[in-house]
Amino acid sequence: MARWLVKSEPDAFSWDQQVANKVEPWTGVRNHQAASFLKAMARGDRAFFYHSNIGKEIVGIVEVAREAYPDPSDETGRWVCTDMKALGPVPQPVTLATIKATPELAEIGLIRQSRLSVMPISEEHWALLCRMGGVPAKLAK
DNA sequence: GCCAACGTTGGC
DNA sequence: GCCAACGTTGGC
Repeated sequence: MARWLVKSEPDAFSWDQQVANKVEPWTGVRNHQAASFLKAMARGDRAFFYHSNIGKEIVGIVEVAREAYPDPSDETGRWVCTDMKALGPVPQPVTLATIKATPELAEIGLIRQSRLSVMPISEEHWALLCRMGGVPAKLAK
């Protein structure tokens, strides 16, 4: 199972909304690199839900509920989206500042490519971030 | 509000 | 095909 991180500006779509809606299409990705990662997602893969701009922290965990399909918000029909299902919150949100201050996370995509909105997370980084966030074992697996 | 990073557009 | 101009993202 692959691990991912997806970004959303809470002004546009927040973790609270994700939780309220349970399953939500992850639309609006208009970057080829991010789109290729969306296409690589498999049903059941888990991802960190990161708040960009406001908060700048990992706040929740979602699961891929439906693999890539044409993004209904895209008139050209060229971009894809996935469906994401809320699994649960990260009890102690992990901030960007904390991630930057953690040497083991220096190579994480969040820091190396700050503008990328969908990115893979290694198994090691996933486990470490789950520990840092106090994520229950059941959700971290 | 500013700026760095980086993608896109359009002139040549 | 190169590159300047410009727009967007996202951190500070």
